[in-house]
Amino acid sequence: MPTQRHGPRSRRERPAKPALTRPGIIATAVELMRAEGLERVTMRRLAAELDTGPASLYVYVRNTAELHAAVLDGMLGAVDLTPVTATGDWQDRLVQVLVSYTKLLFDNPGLAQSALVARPSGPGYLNLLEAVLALLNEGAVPDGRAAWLCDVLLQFATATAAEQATRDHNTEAEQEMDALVAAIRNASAETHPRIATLGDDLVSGPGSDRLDWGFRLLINGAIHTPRPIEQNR
Amino acid sequence: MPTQRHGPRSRRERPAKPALTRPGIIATAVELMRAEGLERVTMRRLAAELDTGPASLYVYVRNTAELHAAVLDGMLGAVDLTPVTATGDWQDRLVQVLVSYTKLLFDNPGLAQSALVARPSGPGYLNLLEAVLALLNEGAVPDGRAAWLCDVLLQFATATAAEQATRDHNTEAEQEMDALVAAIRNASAETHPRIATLGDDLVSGPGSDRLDWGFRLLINGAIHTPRPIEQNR
DNA sequence: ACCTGAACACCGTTCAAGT
DNA sequence: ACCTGAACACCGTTCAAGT
Repeated sequence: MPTQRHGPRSRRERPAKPALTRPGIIATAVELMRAEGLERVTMRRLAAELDTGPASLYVYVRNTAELHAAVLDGMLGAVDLTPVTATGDWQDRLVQVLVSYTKLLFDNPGLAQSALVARPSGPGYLNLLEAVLALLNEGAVPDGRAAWLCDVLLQFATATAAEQATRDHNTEAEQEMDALVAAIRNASAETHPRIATLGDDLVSGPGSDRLDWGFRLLINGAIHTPRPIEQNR
Repeated sequence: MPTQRHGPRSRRERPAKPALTRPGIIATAVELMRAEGLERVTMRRLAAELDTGPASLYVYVRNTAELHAAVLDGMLGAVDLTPVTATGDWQDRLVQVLVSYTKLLFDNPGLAQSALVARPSGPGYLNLLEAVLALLNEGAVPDGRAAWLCDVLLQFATATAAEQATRDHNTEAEQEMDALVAAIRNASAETHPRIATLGDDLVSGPGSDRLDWGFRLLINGAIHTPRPIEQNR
């Protein structure tokens, strides 16, 4: 067996180029997103990080949307699920879990948006789903409603984060928000009496109050709203 | 008054190149979106349609997100607001308006997604907002809650459309849905007992039933959930 | 003030060809 | 089966220069 020749290192930064694997690719993508934000997690940028060409990634990843969904699932491990087994009011604990999920999305602008398009289906998402369902079960929410409600709860959290996320790190979106505020203030009392009456209240309030109220509204709503054909199973 | 000279047409397709104006640009963008979908409403594509270069558009439009918001606002005129002044249960009529809005977004994949990022603030949006607020007022929902609720209602409609829209015209998203369904079916009863129990119910049901239930849940929820510090005004 | 050409700095995805 | 180079067909946005 001939000894393998050890040439001088051609790459100083990445001395050993690891073989491509799906978990490895996604781990690198998560790193990249933490370092530079989701908007930099592109096929080309990621391929460069892995010392290869973009075409190579298509063996392991269907497309960019699927890649982003996998990245999100990888981050969902950071959601605090301890309230599930803690003591106290089940609604309060459910809100805690949901707030933790929402905060994660808040801190990672862009992730929330991609979550609305391509839902993750990995272990991170399943654990979060199970946690929400466990708390709804503890609260004796009928199974049929619980199944649909958990979807609405996570969707509300995701959509809220998607809206806020883009408004935070993005000057343009801020200006659009200002445009909406201005439009509401300028609304004529004759053509838009309700908007004129409510005024700033329409766009006011600290985000966390609105978020908390929203979660409690959803839970209360489900308790008071039977499904079209209620299956109690 | 000198007669205007009629030179030979230099451009057969677009005999008169109209001056650029913001309303004109947005009208062309709406046309383009109806013809080819929002994903084709790019600065470059739109500029080509207007016989100019992309740079010219930046005098009238801040960026692509703002353009898309303006397109959406232009389409909101098609939402059926007649239930506002009709007779019958106010909740049913509110749901009718919201379903009309949702359907509009359903038919125009991509528009919903952009609505979550850059909210419109034009006449179309204000009219829709006023309609929802008028019905909530008719239902005697306290002002403070109505102000926040209308946001949640429209957000729910928008997010639902954004999810479904991408799933419809997009084969990739379908496969991701399948991945989620498969993941839920394969969930172990030991690690994920609630998911295993509820099973297909988590992803089941005709979309319109879930949508209707969601709207009614939100309305009921608001009726039963005071704001953190309720201002009754 | 408005409009433009040209450039800068990127994208996703496919495919034939190699190993 | 996996990996690659190269290509195809696009993007958004800026800026100096013109009118």
